[in-house]
Amino acid sequence: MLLPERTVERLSEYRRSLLQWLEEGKTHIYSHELAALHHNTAVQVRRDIMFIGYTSMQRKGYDVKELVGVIEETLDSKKGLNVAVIGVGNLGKAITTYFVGKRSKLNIIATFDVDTNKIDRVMSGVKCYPMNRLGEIIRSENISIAIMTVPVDAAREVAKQLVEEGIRGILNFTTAPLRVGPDVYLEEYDMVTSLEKVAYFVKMADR
Amino acid sequence: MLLPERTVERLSEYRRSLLQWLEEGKTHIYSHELAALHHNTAVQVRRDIMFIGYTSMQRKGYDVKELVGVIEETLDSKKGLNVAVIGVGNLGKAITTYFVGKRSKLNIIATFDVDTNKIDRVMSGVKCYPMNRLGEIIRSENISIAIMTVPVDAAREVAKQLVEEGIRGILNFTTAPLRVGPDVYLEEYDMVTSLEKVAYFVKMADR
DNA sequence: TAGATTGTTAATCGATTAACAATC
DNA sequence: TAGATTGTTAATCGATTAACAATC
Repeated sequence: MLLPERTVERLSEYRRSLLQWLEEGKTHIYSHELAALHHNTAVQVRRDIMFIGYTSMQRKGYDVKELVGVIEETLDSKKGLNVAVIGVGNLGKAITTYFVGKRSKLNIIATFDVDTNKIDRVMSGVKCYPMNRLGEIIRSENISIAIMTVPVDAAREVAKQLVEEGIRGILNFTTAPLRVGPDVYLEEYDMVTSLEKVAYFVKMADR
Repeated sequence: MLLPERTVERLSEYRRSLLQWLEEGKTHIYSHELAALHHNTAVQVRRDIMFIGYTSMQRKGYDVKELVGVIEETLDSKKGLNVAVIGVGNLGKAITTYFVGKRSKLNIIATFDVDTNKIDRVMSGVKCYPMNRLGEIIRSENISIAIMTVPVDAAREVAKQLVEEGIRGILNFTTAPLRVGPDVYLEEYDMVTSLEKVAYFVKMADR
């Protein structure tokens, strides 16, 4: 009943390409066309689409609007989900300004920081709250997802608080590996590791 | 001869934990201890270490200093690699300031932008160059890796230029899927997809 | 019809985990 | 020695790709 992780990722990517495709005035798309827009094969695309149970009526490719609709039903929550950014440093700012304005079912509606200079400031229309109001605001604003962009030393403690306050999903940009309970979904992204990985394969390509 | 991708990633993460471990004055570490610091099992750790051909002398766990040494030999290039950040928006700034100062074999030594206001500015000790000097600087500064933080519409064109100018690896933070030749290593990270993935699994956990 | 395309099962590939002999 | 730990092969799991019948 749960889609494979990689399929979820690709569906999110397909959606963007499909919306683009629509804007260009095209109504249908073949699996090999969608595949060509990504690092992907036509079979992979068809299999992903099979997973969400959409079938094209004709052999004229997929109806883009319908397909986008099914992807939305699959990925999005009816009412959308509210998101908070914890830690308003450079990265936190970048992410907040990046997401705000994107029409989406995911709304960044609060940021948090310990720095008293930042508190109560409004950035891209999003207000910054002090960390000690975390639980209160999570509940009053019905926030279910947190993006963590705090300094690495604070990461564990912040994650602990988030879990205690009932957050449901965490996207962790710090390099601290976190441990959360089974009812919190955790996704980690480690910039340093990504770059070191690129460096390794560049180095190895030299022989 | 080439390590599995996931092993490379974990080695990068292990290294950080191990350096931390050293700072705490501990000289040895058991596979299950290292595993506990990550989302990991002792078997996985031992297998990863097997790949890089390190074996502990005693059954007193791994000698941390030696292990770090072997990981460094494996991941790092002797002389280090030079890195450029393309696009000095919020995210580009965040990444640049984040990496500069970290003692590492990966040196960010230039940024590039089209905005004439940014050109020649020095940020965290790194100078910003205009895009039309890309090839020149890549060659003169011997830059082999590029981090792309440009607006999505510019992504394809910038990637094309980078490849033409001989860049060897690209870390792409834009949401545009890129296509590069077989001799350029490409790693993509898509923030939007990551967040949508978290949202999907949070939503699905609700039933 | 012939050719292009889809939907789906079976085979393959890559990575993780289980099992276990060897070592201290 | 008994118990803890390692190194490594074999089994399993998850995801991708190949194969192909069905459809227009």
